Amino acid sequence: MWVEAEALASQNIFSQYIEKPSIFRDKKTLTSTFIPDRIPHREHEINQLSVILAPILRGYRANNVFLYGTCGTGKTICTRFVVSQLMAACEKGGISAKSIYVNCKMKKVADTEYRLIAQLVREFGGEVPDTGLPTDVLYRMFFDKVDGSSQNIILVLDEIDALLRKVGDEFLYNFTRINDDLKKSCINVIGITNDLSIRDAMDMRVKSSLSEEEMIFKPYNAMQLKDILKGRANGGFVEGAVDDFVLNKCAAIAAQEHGDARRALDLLRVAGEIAERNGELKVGEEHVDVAEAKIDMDRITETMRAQPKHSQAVMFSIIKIHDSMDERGKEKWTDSRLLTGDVFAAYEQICRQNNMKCLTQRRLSDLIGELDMLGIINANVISKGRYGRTREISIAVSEAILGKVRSFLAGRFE
DNA sequence: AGTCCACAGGAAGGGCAGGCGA
DNA sequence: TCGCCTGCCCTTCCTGTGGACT
Repeated sequence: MWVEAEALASQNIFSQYIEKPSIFRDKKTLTSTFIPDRIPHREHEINQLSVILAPILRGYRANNVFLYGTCGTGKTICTRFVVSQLMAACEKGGISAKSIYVNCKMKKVADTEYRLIAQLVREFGGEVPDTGLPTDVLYRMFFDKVDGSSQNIILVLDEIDALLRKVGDEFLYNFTRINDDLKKSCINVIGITNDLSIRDAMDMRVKSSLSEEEMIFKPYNAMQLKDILKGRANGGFVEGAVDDFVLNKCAAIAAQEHGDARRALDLLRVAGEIAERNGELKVGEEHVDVAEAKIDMDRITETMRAQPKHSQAVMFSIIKIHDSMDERGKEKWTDSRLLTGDVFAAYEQICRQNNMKCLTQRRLSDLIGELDMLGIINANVISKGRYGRTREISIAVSEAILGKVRSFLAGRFE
């Protein structure tokens, strides 16, 4: 016993990890935030965007541009690539320019008008409290900072649809008007969105001045995805660690899900991590299968953990009804379907058992909508004729994932 | 054709916490 | 300290909805 302990003590617990050969060469290459030297199958879009932004190199303002396309179609990476090239060219040519990238979906950072402007002021070194200032004061601070910098500003607003849905398009109108008053600087806005329909929701004034140029990014097909993965795998894995059939599988899965390159990369990277943990020197198809399940499970369980208590209670009510429907052959409930009224009744019971103040049915309705948006449940509005209009709710995740969520929530509410 | 149900979902506003300037 | 500003979470009130029922 002592001998073993001594042996262990003489050896660092991580030495095994350090000594073991890794199948990764440079794992960063396999992340969606990495910007490679070449972006395959987006040459046309890159060219188009650089033509739009080129006037900046002559000190002029470029047209504002809106980029549309579903998740993982290369909008962000192409923008980052073009902007970084533009910045390098500006530096070389002695042109004063600054790029700012903001993800409008980032919680507590830029998900409201106030936070977005505050974040922009901070980009210029200004100090702004998290709350408390009137918005017009904030706009004035931003204006002064921008004009004082005497620069051509390239403002990239990623996932702008999230903010538009939340606060409306008034803030975009302010951005478009700000250029009229700036004397020494100008702002070029690049808006990126996953949602094409957001265009219709925008005010005409905003639409005409902000969408001076529009670009649509089409989803990748399986062959293109495989090409992208191949390029990344060459840099990310050691030679011989990934075979073509593994790339094919990752590409095929991602192609089925709207040609999402981000998803393909995640699958490949996580499959590599699983293979390495198993002490293997090659990624196999079975690792991709495990990776697929793991990515889904991690996403759902992490999302559920991050939800407020009442949202968790609503989810637990849904799971409880779902379970009892299975047990009792769907007899107990008013209908064979899981409806809002049933969820509210179960939720009230859980609140009572846990000494929680019950939220109203109106609020519960919103929470159900949020869980639907997160992809954890499906909630469709249906009409049951004279028995009213309600939501039909079903669980949208696999039994394995549901098991994890169930045990986490049971620990909180039972 | 009109009635009715059980909600959906929009609008308005309350209450709270946190921050600022006078 | 006080009034005013913000975001956030929530309630209350209200209108709208669509199909079964009468």
